[in-house]
Amino acid sequence: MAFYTEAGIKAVLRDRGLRLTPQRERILRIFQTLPQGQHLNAEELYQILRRQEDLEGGPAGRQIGLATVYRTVKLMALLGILRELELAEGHKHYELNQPSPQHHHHLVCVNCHKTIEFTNEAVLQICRKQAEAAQFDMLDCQMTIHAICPEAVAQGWPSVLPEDWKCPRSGWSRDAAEFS
Amino acid sequence: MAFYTEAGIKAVLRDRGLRLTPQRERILRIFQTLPQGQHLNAEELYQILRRQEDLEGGPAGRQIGLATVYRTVKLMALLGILRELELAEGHKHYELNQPSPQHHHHLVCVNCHKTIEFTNEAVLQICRKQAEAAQFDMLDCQMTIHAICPEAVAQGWPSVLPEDWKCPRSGWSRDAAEFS
DNA sequence: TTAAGTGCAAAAGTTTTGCACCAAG
DNA sequence: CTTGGTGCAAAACTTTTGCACTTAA
Repeated sequence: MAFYTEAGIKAVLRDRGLRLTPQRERILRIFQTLPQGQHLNAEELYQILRRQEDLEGGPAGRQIGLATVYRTVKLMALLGILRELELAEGHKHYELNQPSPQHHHHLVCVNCHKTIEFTNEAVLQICRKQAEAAQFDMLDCQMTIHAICPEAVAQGWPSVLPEDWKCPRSGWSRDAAEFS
Repeated sequence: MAFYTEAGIKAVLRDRGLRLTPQRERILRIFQTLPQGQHLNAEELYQILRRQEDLEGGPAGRQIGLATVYRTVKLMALLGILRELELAEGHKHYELNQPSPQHHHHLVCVNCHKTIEFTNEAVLQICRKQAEAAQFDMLDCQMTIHAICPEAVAQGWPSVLPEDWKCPRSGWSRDAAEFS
């Protein structure tokens, strides 16, 4: 798997003839200081960057565009620096692609989107072996379990889930947006 | 995991007070006869349905709307009848959620999207255990490996991938659309 | 009979792109 | 200098929704 140190990232970019711009550095730093287990979508990331700008120097030229945010996370994911997560909310989430002790997987409720993380060494081994067998260069491997949380089951899912019933855990994962 | 037989599907729908309409039956049948290893997105599924209509009876009322296609696959995925796959093409793909010998995972090139399937019993066991530990009711579990195919590596990825270079495997997964 | 489902078209989102300007290496 | 990157706004897509009409059970 492609895990990068601070210096490693610069090297990869340089080798490809890509540049380490202030925008890319700022975005990387945000992911590096993001609490374990949190992930951001492009819009959330954009908002965090804007808030930083407001604090730092007022509306003085240090702005970043939403398009740049999209371009950057996509690039980083392609290089294996970020992981692109699909947790079924209609948009992609990103997080740093970390090595073994931090590397994790997701169990997600398809109803309220509550997400539980878990680690498993065996999974990483299996992935490595599969990629190797196909002679692919592995960037990331994710195990995603789609499930129904106990709260919804208690409500009688799948037969009797009141259409207006709101899982008490709803909005759980969106709290990640509170980060700044 | 929620695996359904033909009769099981009807039962689940009935228990929820949902109906088995001709549209839903047609869509289910398409997935049931889809060659192993193929998956469809909403638009592809819609086109297949349209083609069937053209063959069968001309433009005589047996049309299906794109919105219905979206509504149906989403419902089926929520019930665990279909699996929702995110293979990084900007839209979701669907396939039948099958039990053990057919249940599989994906190794996908983030560059050309070539997808290789593989099975692994251990993975299913690990998923089951995780879901159980959290008291979640598992619908599906997928392992997805993001990687770079040998063809791209041979071209010098990541340092020197000509921007206009087209992986010979490009379009590979889109061939699934040829199904009818 | 009646609540769920459908088709159509409009709307809502998310993500991408064209282009002129800027700046990292 | 040269070429990659950026911001902005427009465009492109995928997916969802409102609504009147059907229809499965």
